[in-house]
Amino acid sequence: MMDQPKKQPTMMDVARLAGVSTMTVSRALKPNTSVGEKTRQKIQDAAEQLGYVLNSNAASFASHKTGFVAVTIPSINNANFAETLTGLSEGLNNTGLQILLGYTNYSKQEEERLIEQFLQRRPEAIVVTGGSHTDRCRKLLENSGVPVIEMWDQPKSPIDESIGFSNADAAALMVDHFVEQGYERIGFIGGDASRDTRGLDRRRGFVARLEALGLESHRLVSAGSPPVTIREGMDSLVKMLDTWPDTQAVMCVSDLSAFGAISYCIRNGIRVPDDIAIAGFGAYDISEVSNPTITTVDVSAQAIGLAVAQQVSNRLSVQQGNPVKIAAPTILARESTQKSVQ
Amino acid sequence: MMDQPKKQPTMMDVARLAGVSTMTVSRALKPNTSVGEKTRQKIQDAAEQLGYVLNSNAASFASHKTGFVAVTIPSINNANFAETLTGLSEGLNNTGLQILLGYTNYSKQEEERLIEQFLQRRPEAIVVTGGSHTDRCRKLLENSGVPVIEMWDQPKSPIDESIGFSNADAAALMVDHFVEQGYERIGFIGGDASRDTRGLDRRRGFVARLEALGLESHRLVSAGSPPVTIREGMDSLVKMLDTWPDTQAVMCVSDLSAFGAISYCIRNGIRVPDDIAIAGFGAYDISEVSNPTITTVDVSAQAIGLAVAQQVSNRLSVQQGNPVKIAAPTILARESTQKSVQ
DNA sequence: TTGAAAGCGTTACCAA
DNA sequence: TTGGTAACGCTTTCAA
Repeated sequence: MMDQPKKQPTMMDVARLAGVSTMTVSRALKPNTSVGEKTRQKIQDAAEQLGYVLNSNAASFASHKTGFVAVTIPSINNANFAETLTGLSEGLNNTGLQILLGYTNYSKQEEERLIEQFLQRRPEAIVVTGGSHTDRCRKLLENSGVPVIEMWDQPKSPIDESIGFSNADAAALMVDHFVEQGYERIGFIGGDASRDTRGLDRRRGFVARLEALGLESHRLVSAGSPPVTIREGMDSLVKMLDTWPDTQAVMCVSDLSAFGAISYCIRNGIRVPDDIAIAGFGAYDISEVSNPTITTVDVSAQAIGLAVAQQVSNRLSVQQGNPVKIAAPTILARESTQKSVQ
Repeated sequence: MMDQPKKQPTMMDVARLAGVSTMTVSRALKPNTSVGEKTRQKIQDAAEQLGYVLNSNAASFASHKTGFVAVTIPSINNANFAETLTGLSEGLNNTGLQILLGYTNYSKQEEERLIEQFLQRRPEAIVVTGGSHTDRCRKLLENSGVPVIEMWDQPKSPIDESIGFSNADAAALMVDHFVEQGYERIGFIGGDASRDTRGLDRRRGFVARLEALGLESHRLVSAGSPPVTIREGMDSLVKMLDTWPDTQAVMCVSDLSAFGAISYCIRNGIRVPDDIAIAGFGAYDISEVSNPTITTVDVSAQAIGLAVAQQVSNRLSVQQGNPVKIAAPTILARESTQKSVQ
């Protein structure tokens, strides 16, 4: 399988066999081009016979159109980002655009490295996660000469365009939900590590909202660097209860850590939400099926991907499209925070 | 940001500014090339000054080396495949190889379409999931002229090379585990849909092992097309208990459906494993943290990705490497099937 | 509707 | 260590 004896056929071979010029072959292999019906058939037969496969590398080179969309996300192994990628991928289907995927492992340095690498491939658009980059990376993106979309965030001064939501505002929603449910001594787990920019934003928004409402805002527990795991959720809850045993409600930086926190409670006879209410973020599958089900913030991860795809298509005029909108984050109120419905 | 006034500089611009030929520039920008120290510095300065970015598209074209590795997986939104992809991606880091990712949505037709598309990009290696393809797809892969690796399976006649495990054998392990625990009336959920080739293999191996041991092997419940969800796990268990109420143990085609089945039990007062034992497949995170924890089959998803990356590197001589091995699947015996440890 | 010629930006190859 | 020249396989552009 490894080596093939003779080289692969080129357009010239097809042209020769079909008795036409390479230009005609080039046209015949693309839709919406003016080529005689007979000629086209002749060419397709010749191509088939030779087992010809278009070299889109050469095509890109000649046309200055690579059909690449560079995309960086923090991690593939995270349901939220996987959903966004799924949406992006589906949305780009049938546009002829190909994603160049890189994952940053939540590191801005790594993002910079990836962008630098991707730029060499001459992508026609660049999609990055978040609005926080190294200076050099920002400069590279600004000078790229192609559309740049920052997703999963709403930066104050976007590089070019952003499709996402304010993590701070989204977390503030949960404060309101807690208050509505009658909780007052409220804590937050995670969002401490400098690498976790979105987590940081969430905690910041959470604290700001607590302060705005005149509530205590010091019940903050570190959960370490992203990705924050289920185990870290457990450990953090222990710390929370050790330090502030009278805490009534806790928001975790993600559903995974919330699930961990709840698991700890269940296994140790602490009732959720009767003894303590626990909420998450991200509307992961697990929030819907854990016992109790977990109150969370739905950020429509897949819709973000679809919207980005749509907007990329618009910008590249690959296809027409309506102005792109995504739904604002919403609270999914479930068992883990609502005594009444329990 | 969208349009840049002047064209991007080329190697010729750099060469001119540095007072050398393009060939020297080409060499100076790559490691391990014989270029004078002063010359190299001069060139790097010139490149920096012009903001030159290598056009690796043109480079690919000229050198016939694209640096692409085409990869198809059924779904990104599946922890197992995401892990494999993570391993693959990490393993390919620093090789200069770039993954072209496509997901088939568990469809062989879609796989064929993707492969056809990828072939145009002239990848240097192709990685596909599973050993079952359309005839045309198989032919395309055979004629690709590059290394082809089928992962997550052990096909009888691989196209080129395979890195994975036998899904049938892996499932058979669970029969043995059940029997060791004293269960005799054993069922299987999922693996029914023709699209789910790996699920099918698992069920087949499961049934074969039951028969080999002289046990009943008719307790099979459909769970629908992949991806099999938590909800489908719940529904399938209901069917299982309706049809064969005396079932003692059930293996689900994946941990997700196992979790669903267990959730149904917990919420309906059926004790796991005291009333019924339930096992999954895949060693998803959830199997470790659900309550009870779920007995599952660990297939080292990430290790598969790493091994594939290693083997791709070997085949392309990007770097030296030891012969590639992955661990055989193993049973992770946990609470959901073991009365004794409960 | 078709064709001819001129690139596209880099690397391979050989020579100096 | 460096440079000159010829590809690489398409598409663009203009002309027929």
